[in-house]
Amino acid sequence: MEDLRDDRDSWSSENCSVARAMDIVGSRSTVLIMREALLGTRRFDDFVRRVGVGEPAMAARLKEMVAAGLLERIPYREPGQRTRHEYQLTRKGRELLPVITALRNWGDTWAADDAGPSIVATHHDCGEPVRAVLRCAAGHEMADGDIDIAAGPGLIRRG
Amino acid sequence: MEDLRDDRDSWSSENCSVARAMDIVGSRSTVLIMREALLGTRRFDDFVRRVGVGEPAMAARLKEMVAAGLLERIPYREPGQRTRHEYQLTRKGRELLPVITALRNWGDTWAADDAGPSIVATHHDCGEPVRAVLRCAAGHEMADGDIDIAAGPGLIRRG
DNA sequence: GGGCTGACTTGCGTTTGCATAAGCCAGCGA
DNA sequence: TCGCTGGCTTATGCAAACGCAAGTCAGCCC
Repeated sequence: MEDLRDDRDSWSSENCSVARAMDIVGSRSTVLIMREALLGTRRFDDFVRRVGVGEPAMAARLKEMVAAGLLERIPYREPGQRTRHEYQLTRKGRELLPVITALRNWGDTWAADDAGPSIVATHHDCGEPVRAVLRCAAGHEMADGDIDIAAGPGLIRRG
Repeated sequence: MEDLRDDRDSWSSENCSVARAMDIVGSRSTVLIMREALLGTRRFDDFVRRVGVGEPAMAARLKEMVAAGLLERIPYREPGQRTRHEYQLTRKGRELLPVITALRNWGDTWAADDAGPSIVATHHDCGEPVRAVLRCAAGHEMADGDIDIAAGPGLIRRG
C-alpha cells in the first residue's frame, strides 16, 4: 500500500473535500450557528442572541445555510400567534456534529480559559464524556502516526 | 443528569471552546494549510503551490499560525544549500487531525464531485479507511441522538 | 384599523482576506 | 563580485464579512 505523502507532487488537491467543506461551513458565524442549531436553537432571534452576531449578518448566514441544505425553513404556528418560520437541521447539517465536537475537544484542550470547558457532551446511556476520535472500519482506534494516505477514485494525478 | 439544552437561556456561550477554536483555525486558508501540513508539507513555496493562495497571504497566515503555536519555524540546511526555514507541526497543530478528518468525511459525503473522494486515510496496520467518529470514555460509539449536554466547570450561568 | 411584535431588510462605514505585481535580501556557486 | 534562487515583503485594490442604526412588513389582538 503506497502512501501518497511520499510523492506529494504527483497529485493535486484540486478535488479536495476539505476545501469544499470549508466553502460551505468555513466562516466563524456559520460554525457558531451550527453549534447553536445542534444545541436545539431554531428561531431567528434566539440565534441572534445566542450566537452574538447582528441581525443582518444572521439573516444572510441563515439564507446561505438554507440554500446549502444545512437548515430547512419550516413554517410553524403557536396558538394565538401568527405563522412564523423556524430553522431545522437537515441530515446534512446534523452530520456536522463530529466536526463541531472535534473542534470543541480541541478548543477545550488548547484554547480553554482557566475555568475549564463550559459544556461537556456525554453519552446518554452511560454519562461518560464524548469525544471525536479516529477509528478505522475494522474498529481500531488510532493516533495520527498510524495513518496512511491512499488514492481515492477522484484523485487527479499529474505528469 | 440534567440536559442543558432543556433550558438553553439559563447559560451563556461566552466561554465557548468552539468559538475560541474558530478564532484560531477559522479561516479557509488556515484549514487548508493544516491539511497540507498534516500531509507532510513543510516549505513555504510548497505551501503556496499546494494550497493555492498567493505568497503574501501565505506569509501572513504562516506567521499567525506560528504565533498561535500550530507550527514551528525551524532552520534546516540541505548539503550545498544555504540555511532555510521549514514549518513543522507542533503537538497543538497535529491534534487538529480529528477536525480535518471529520471535515473531509463530511465533504466526501455531502460535497464530493461525481468522481468521488480524491484521497482516503487508511489504518496503517489493516488498510481499512479511517473516519472521525463520536465515542464516549466508556468505549461506546454513538450517533447524535445519544448525546446529552452537561455542565462543565467553566459554565457561565445566568440570573 | 391601529398598535405591537418577531422577523427581517436597508444603508453605511470598517475590517479582514485575498489577488496581482513588483521589489528586496541572504548567501552559495562560479 | 555577480547572478541566481528561495523566501519572503511592500504596494495597491477589490470583495466579502460584520457591526450599528434605522426602517419595513405581516398579521394577530383589541
